[in-house]
Amino acid sequence: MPSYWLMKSDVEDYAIDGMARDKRTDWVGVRNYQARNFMRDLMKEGDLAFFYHSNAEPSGIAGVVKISSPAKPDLTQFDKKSKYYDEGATKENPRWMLREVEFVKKTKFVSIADLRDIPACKNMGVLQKGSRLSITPVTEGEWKAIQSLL
DNA sequence: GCCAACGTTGGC
DNA sequence: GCCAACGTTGGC
Repeated sequence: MPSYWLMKSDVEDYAIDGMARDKRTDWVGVRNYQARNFMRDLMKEGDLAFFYHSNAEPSGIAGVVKISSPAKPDLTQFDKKSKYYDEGATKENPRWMLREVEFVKKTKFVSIADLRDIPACKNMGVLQKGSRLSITPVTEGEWKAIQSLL
């Protein structure tokens, strides 16, 4: 049984067109423990995720990606020149883990306002007030309700 | 650009 | 272990 996810990307940093061009990418830069734990412990290879544009006008779902690797260290945590550098992380004991994701498709854009209009989606993490988690689980019911709009 | 909400840090 | 201060996120 696959699980489903929603993964936010700041649209100015990395949008669906970059994902489509790259085909695969390491999901670098997650620096929140709960989001890390989802990637490290709960994601499975083959799981599908919505690619979500945050800080966009408007924000919303722009595509689908597939989890395509086991959990592995996010190498940017060791890179002093990276904005994601973390001086508390060591190669022996990495703090931040990531997954590689594979481009599946660009979808019809589903804005956050559209999502709010879907009754089956009202409990989605991304819709909760003050939600800042960059990776959230999506239920099968939510996934299917959104699929039916694409 | 604003600002509410959040997670993290650090003094105690 | 508390909690105020701070920096960041992210919708608008």
